[in-house]
Amino acid sequence: MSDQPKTPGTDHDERETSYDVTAVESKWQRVLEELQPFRADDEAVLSGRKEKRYALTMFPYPSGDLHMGHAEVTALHDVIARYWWQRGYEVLNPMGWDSFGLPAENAAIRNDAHPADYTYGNIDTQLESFRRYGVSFDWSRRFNTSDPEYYRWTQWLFLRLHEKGLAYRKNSPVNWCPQDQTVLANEQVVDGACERCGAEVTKRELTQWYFRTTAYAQELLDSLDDLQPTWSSKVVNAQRNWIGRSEGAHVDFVVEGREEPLTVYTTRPDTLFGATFMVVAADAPLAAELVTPEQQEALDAYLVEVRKETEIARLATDRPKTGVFLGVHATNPLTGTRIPVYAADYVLADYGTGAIMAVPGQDQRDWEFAQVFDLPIIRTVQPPEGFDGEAYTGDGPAINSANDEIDLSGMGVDEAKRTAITYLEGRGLGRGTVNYRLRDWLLSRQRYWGAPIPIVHCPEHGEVPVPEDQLPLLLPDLRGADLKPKGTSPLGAATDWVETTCPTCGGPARRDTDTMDTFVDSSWYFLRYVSPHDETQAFDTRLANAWGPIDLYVGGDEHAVLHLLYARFFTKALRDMGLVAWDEPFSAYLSQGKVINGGRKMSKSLGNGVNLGEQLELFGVDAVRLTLVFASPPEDNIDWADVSPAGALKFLQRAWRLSGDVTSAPGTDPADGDRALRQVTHRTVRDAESLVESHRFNVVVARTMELVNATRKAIDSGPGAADPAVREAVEAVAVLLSLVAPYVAEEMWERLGHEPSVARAGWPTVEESLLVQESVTAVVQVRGKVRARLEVAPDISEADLEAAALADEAVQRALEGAEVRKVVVRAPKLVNIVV
RNA sequence: GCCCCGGUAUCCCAACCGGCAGAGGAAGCGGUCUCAAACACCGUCCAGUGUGGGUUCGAAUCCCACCCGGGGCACCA
Repeated sequence: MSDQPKTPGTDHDERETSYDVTAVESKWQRVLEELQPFRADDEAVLSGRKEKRYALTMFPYPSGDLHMGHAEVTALHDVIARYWWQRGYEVLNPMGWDSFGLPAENAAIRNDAHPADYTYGNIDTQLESFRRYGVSFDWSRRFNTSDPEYYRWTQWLFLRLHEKGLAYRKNSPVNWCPQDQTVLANEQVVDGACERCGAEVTKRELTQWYFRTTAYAQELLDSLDDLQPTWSSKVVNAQRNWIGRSEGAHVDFVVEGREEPLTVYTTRPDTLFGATFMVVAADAPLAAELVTPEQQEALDAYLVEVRKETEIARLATDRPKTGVFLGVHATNPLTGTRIPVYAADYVLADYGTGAIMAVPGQDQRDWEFAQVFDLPIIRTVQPPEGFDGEAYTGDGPAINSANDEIDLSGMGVDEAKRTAITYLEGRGLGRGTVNYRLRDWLLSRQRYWGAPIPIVHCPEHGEVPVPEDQLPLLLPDLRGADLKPKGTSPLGAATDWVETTCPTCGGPARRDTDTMDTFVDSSWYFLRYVSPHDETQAFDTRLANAWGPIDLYVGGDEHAVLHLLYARFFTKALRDMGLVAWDEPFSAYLSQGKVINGGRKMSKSLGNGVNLGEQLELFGVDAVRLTLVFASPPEDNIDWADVSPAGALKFLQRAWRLSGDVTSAPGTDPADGDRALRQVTHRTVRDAESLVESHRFNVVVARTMELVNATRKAIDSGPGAADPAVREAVEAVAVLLSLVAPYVAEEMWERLGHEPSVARAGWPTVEESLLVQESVTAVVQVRGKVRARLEVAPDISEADLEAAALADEAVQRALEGAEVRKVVVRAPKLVNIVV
């Protein structure tokens, strides 16, 4: 390592010039564990004695030790939590572990062990690292989602959702990860690949458990408007796109030889006159229902082809269109034309109705299909002059769109849509409707290390909930090879566990062998923190309402549509059951950037990883935390190659040195201190308030550095170390640093003659009188160029300022021979003379 | 293709409602200290704000178009 070592060199000076980072860290870690300054007091909040703040950062999955990413998110998050304590709030700042999940299971298979061994071993390691890292967590509230005391309540909540019809089973084509041998939720498929392991996802037809997230689609979308100002725009945008609301219509088509109509969803009811054929999703039950015996064989052959496709191949839009005629015809309700019905894989089974009306004139996909199958194309929107594309999807006047009853000719797309819907509704042929891209959340998994689904399948009574007094439904004790993925749940092999009796009739029955997606665990953990040891309920509603919602949630945007959406869904569902009073779990959300190195994501293969433990050894906790907070705005990525932990440590040493220079006694009244320094101190403290609240933590650090520089100057070449203003300034520095660099801040506080802990010392009181300036610099511009600077009173009138500006010698010179056309005065800062 | 966010000195970043482009840091350079170095301290160099247009007395900031980077959605009818 070529970096500067943190231990000081030989000291020739008698005065200490640097502190021993390691000694300070271990000393204060010990003292603070004794003091417990960050215990959240329920009573203070319930009684209304203190105002609450709930600060939360995403709890980690216990894989190995903490890394730079954890270090960043907790450092940022801790600035806010510690600030709230200093401002006098009662702060709930809990931490725990999201400890169910596949890595532990895979490790168990490799090592012929139990997933719990890996999981709980890593939790111990991470806990130790967190403690050293000095985050203001209230450790008395910690829990792990894999603890039976926790997953008991995950199961209980599942049963509540089941009771309300929000958890249900259905047979449907689902995403299948061949690597992990389990199904995946839509949210866990990224570009056709498994979000966890990267394997190409395929489709399987399976009966699986779902949460009815779509029941809340509109509310999940609407509430985003309220969250917009306090959530990172990236995440709001991502969720909007994910929910994917679209407005359109359901249109019923009569199919020859069939009772029920074939209903399609379309966003372009205005183009119905141009519908020249129909397509149903090949893998939807609808295709099998419609197909004629003559075409059955063709459909089956096509399906074999389709099922072979991976999602990645299917998603390629430049692939030629394929499909098969189903042998049936429908009637276009507006034109009366007989149109053929096809099955194809470009129509999705689980979006809309799984069937479309194809309008090749106005839809590029339909155009391509029509070309392949030689089907008629009718334009119903006039493309603009010079349009040389194929399908025209833009706005324009309707053409070819009239029958005896309705005439859309000449209308723009919007008007034509409205008119068409009104007509269809009037004739009972269709109705306006809203559709969402959001699907229900597939929550069952064919793996071991998760919460078992508390359902018994009885031949007599179907799905029977496990009675509440039998919760938790513990996992059977499986390990090593028992856990090898084989496409069905490992729980199925635990015969003693699976074979049970029906809670309703007592007859023989089988347990559900799937476990829940680990995102279920994390969809309500923030509620458990309010009463983590409650053995009688999932969480105490009174406490949840007192502490919640979370005032600031900090995390990575890799969870923008997964965890954050699921947690929002849970909250709304629990609200409707009367279990919480809030509509949204996270009032504000800050998404922190990533720590990268040399312009690239850290990775083993690139060999550019930065090891957190090593950095802490080299520079200490405070300097690493300061580096991460100071490097950039929280939402930006931090390139470790661009930052200087050595520089951060240098600054901390400078700050610390100030605390040894102060010679005035603790409690000295600063009133008679040097006014200039006092002004800097008070202005810095005041500005820091709004900067912290708007999450501009990097600027807070910069302003603290400024204050340190000003104080240094005051000591060395100003009023001197004995001036009370110096003590006031250094104490402010200690408090400001307590948000970012807790250990050195404590050390400074002690050297200043105070009792620990500086973390609970309280925010300095700002004297308003010190914020007003005696004089300000007014700039005089002539034609936009600065020609003079005037020292004026802050409350100078516009007329006086203008007069003073015009009287100025340099201004006079600049105006020589020119005619003043206009004078813009913005007292007290600026005069602009236009010539 | 549609939708969000960003582009300021060599680098990371500040700049409130449109009002002096620079707060802070890193790197560089020069110096003080030192036998020398490291540390520390002092000083100093460095951009007209991605490009083009517009609005305005005045634009990094507002508007339009484009370029580049990051992210979301995407055969979603």
